[in-house]
Amino acid sequence: MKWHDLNNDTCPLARAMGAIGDRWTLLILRECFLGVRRFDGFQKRLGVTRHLLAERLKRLETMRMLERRPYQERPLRHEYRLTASGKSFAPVLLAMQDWAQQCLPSDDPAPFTFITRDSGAEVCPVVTDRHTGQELNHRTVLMVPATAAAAKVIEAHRSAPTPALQADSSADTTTGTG
Amino acid sequence: MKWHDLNNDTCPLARAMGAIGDRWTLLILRECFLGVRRFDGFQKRLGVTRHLLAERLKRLETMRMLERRPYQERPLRHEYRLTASGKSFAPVLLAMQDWAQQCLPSDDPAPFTFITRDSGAEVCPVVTDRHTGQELNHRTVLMVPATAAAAKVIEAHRSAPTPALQADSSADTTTGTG
DNA sequence: AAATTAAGTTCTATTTTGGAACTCATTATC
DNA sequence: GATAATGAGTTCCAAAATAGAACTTAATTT
Repeated sequence: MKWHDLNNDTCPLARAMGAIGDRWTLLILRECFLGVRRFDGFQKRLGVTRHLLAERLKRLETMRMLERRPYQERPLRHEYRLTASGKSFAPVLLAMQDWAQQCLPSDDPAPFTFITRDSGAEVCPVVTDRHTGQELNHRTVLMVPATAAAAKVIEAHRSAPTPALQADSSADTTTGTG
Repeated sequence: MKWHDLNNDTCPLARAMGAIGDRWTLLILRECFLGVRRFDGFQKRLGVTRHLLAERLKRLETMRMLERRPYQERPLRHEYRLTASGKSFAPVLLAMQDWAQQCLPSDDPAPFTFITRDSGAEVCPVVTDRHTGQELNHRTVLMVPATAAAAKVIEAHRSAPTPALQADSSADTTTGTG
């Protein structure tokens, strides 16, 4: 399998890794959230080679996470700004920072934090269910093949045992729309 | 900068990319959450080369996200299981899957979903603040250098304007006003 | 005895990345 | 008016990582 192929994978997580599955892309996004917009700003702060930076910025633009827009003419210069897609990556950064601080600890304090825009208080991120408010983690949530999920829903509707769940979970791609 | 150096970066997000900033590691974790435990299980489902898979599993073990434990003797065979650290990565997967489904859409439906263990209902993940319940996203949250965050806290305590915030933000990181 | 299963390891070829120097248009400095 | 300096890249080569396939080892099944 090749790098590029991930972008067309049916699994959203695989596509996410097609987008940010390298050493630099997520760090470029981090800098965007910190307010950096220009090529040399990214380059100096990250220490990434200009070569790769140019390539990664181009990719982020292709993926519509960043947009390149002129900030001056004569000579023409562009800056990079987060698009709506780019901005909506913020919750992933929050979850990831929280996880890394707990599970990949460091002697040094984090150089950045997230604060609320209204109160300025440091946030304490937790993933919850939008509808029930329940905290979502490994204890409360199960990851299942889509077919099994559909079967679960059917089961819940009928409130009677269906053989669908135990049926055949041996094959690797049983994509059936329930 | 080298691959390995990220693991000791002071930034948690950089360390996170040291952990999962490649094409395969996160997909291996995905398979773990789906119940896969054995070398050949990962290999067949992901299509990753055995060489890389062995290397990545070793790394995940070193990072204490997976643990290798014997499941039979004669011949001795091991399986890989999520540790507490590995399990606590679940919220990141939830946030990432949600983001990718919205921002990297596909013609095909996702092959996996997350359901609650109690009701079996599909979850709708949203990152919130543990204390206030407020939804955390680009509109409600600001990413700031740790010093600026400290200044904000001091400011909030005194409820009087301090020069600390405007002090040395002359670089290209113009931490926005309000 | 030969094939199969399971979990790797070893080898070479290809792709990606790192590091440095170079370009090009304009503006600032001597 | 020549000489930096700035900003955003591009080009080139060396080093590292990844892909693909074959090989190993120990036991089990046919």
